[in-house]
Amino acid sequence: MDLDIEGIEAKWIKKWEDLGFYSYKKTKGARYTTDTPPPTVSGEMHIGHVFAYPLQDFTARYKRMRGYDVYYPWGFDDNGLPTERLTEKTLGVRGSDQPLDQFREMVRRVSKESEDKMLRSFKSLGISAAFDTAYRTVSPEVIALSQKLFLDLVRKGIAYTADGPTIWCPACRTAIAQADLKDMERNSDFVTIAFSSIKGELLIATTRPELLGACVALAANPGDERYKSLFGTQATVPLYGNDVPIIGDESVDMNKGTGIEMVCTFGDQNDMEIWRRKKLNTRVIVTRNGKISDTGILSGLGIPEARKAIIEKLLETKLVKDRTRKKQVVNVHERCDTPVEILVSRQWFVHTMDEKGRLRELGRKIQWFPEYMRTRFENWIDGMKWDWLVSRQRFYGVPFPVWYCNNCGEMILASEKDLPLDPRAAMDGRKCTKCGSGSISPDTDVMDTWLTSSISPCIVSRAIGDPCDTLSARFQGHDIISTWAYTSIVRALHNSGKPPWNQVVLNGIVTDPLGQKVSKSRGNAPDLDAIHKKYGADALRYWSSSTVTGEDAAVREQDFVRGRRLVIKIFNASRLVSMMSEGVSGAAELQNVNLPFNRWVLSTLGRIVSDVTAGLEEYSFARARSALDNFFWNSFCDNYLEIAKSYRSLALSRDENSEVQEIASVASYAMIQILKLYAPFLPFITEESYAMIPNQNRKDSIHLESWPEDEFSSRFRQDEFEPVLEVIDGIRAYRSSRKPSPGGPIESLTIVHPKEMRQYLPLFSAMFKISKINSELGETLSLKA
RNA sequence: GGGCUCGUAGUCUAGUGGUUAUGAUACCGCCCUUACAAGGCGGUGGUCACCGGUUCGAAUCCGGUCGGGCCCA
Repeated sequence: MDLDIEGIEAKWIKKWEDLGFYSYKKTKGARYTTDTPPPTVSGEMHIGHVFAYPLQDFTARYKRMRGYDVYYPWGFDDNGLPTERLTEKTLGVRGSDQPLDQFREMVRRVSKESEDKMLRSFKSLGISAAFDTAYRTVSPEVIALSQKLFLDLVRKGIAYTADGPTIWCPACRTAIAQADLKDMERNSDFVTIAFSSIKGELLIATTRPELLGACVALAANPGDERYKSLFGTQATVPLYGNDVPIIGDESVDMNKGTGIEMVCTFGDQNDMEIWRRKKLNTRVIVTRNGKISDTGILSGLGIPEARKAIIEKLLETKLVKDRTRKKQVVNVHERCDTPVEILVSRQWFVHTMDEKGRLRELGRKIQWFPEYMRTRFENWIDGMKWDWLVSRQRFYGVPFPVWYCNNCGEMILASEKDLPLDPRAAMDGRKCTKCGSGSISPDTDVMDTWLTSSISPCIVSRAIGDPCDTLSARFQGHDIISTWAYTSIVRALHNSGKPPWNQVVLNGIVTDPLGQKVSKSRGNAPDLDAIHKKYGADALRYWSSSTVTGEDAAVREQDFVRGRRLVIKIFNASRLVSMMSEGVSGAAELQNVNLPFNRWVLSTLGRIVSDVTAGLEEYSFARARSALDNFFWNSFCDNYLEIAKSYRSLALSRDENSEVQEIASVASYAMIQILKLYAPFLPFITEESYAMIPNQNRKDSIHLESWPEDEFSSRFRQDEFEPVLEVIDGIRAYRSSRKPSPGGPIESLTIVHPKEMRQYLPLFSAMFKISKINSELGETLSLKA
């Protein structure tokens, strides 16, 4: 029979909606609360979502069955740069060319459409979040909360503005944070340029000749004998003709290039640090949109063009002494791959550099799964070089609710009752709180999206009227430890001093079979709709549950194949069990269980219940599920059901009604327990099968059932039946080895075994169609014709 | 260069000191046995990356080498 997986999924998604599964009902039970990564509104669900979100759903479904009052929230991140980009792409417009109000309206429309589509996709995966309390990071409530908590930081002196060098993306035309950077390897021209000094030519090697006009010093290592005598003197910058000091600084590597380098404002982080230490002049020639603005030599050129142009000019004047290609790692903006610059601007920061110790401490109060991910968190803290830069020079995002007095310079904070607000739109009648001047200017920046994401524990608590307190767990990818986990911990530190959650569960990223990160731009992203259609949502979830916690997951078709096979197997086993239970009262009380194979299966099942439970408790989904797979497939289907089926025919033919009844009870009880254990992983097929098996205590949904307990592993011994299984395996092997025709009935067989097997001879005979069967006692198992 | 992590049949994977190393997939043989051929049974396939050490005993612990991945310089 063909299984209509699509039909089954549609039916139960509807039913779950009717039963109110997607809304949160606060009960008095023990709480299990999480925040949920609000998917970035990017258009569509992708394979990374299919991998990561089920992990949290397994836990939510499991904890509900354990009786916890689970709040599994939902949200969409439709705030900030990624949404702007989606809108620009979808509508073919540029945000900078549109009137602000109109552009915001476009973004709202595009993101709403995209969210509706994504929501359907997540439901189709069987995600059981409280969609009815879903928040959007651009909603007035979230913006108000974000602004309120930001103003708290300002009042506490934790958020501050400063004028100074910051990391800048020339393509996005905004300042960005250290966490927004990634490394990229590229080949660069390593050019050696001749400067002139009192001792003649000074050779400087650089990968950034276009910054010649920003040169404010030459620096060599203080211990470098070649240059020691020049310290304190001046050198002349070629082409530009200005003089810069020659200084000593420990950070300069004597072995790199010629051992003496030019310090620019700002070639890189190291330049900036020397600049700061030695209090050098500031000469910034890169503009905010990535063009050069110097004394005229390169003015108006973009950075790559400027680099070419200056090399040509230097070649013309014979000032290039050497030129080689060199592999170089540069910092780029992770969203657009543009190499970043360091520019001077006024920005908002949150203090983090002076909180490293307390952040590390807070991280230690959280249980990390897997444990070693905590080390990544600590490495990030140790490597932190900047306070957290939280302002962005973009259009769409949460505004800073502050104004500045043009007269006295005072910063004016919005009052809480007016939130949310855009300071540009709330100017009317506003006066400086210090000098009373009516001449004030709004802050025009928007917040870094992480500034809002970092308070997600508070956002979700607010949705159900809770105070912002420590949640049970956070589920997220290990690739955003240095952003989401880190910034959330920073906020929790400043809010309450308590950890945002007790546990953090990390998942890996999705790769193709070759280990390459899956992404649209690489073209290796699989067609989700096609996979879903072919294998079904349960099979997708099965794949998700197959990976070790924290490890990356490769997309391999064979994992979906296995998932789908399991789904079909579960359905068929349930069908058989329901047929065996027909006409009898089904899962009754299991007070008296006499048949040895029934006692064995119950006892083994009991042990598996403990294994699966232990696995789920430590978020080892793969471990939990594969213990269950082994039991279900090998013990339950291949042995128990085969035995029960054959024995049942014998019992029926002998009119042994109590035995038939016992088999029906045990088989349906065990099958239901198995379905419950699978329910968090495979919500659709377990629901479908559950509805099929006779059960006097059936609930509206298997997902409303309580989690199985081990009731039998100590009541019955599982080893009392194992010798019989050994014989069954033996007969199968024997039959298989018979020549020329392994199949078909066996004429006669004598079983030699240390244990008495006489009582099982009719069973063996029925299972394997053996005409004449005998048994003898002997040292080890052997079979003879 | 530093930190973390991984290296087990063609591929993926279990296994943190104790018989003959787990399972999946692929492959081969047989079987359409009244739940399931999207199934069942049987089989081939591994110097557990390499070298050394600790131990009665090492895939497992320690040190080193080589190779991948991630993060940070």
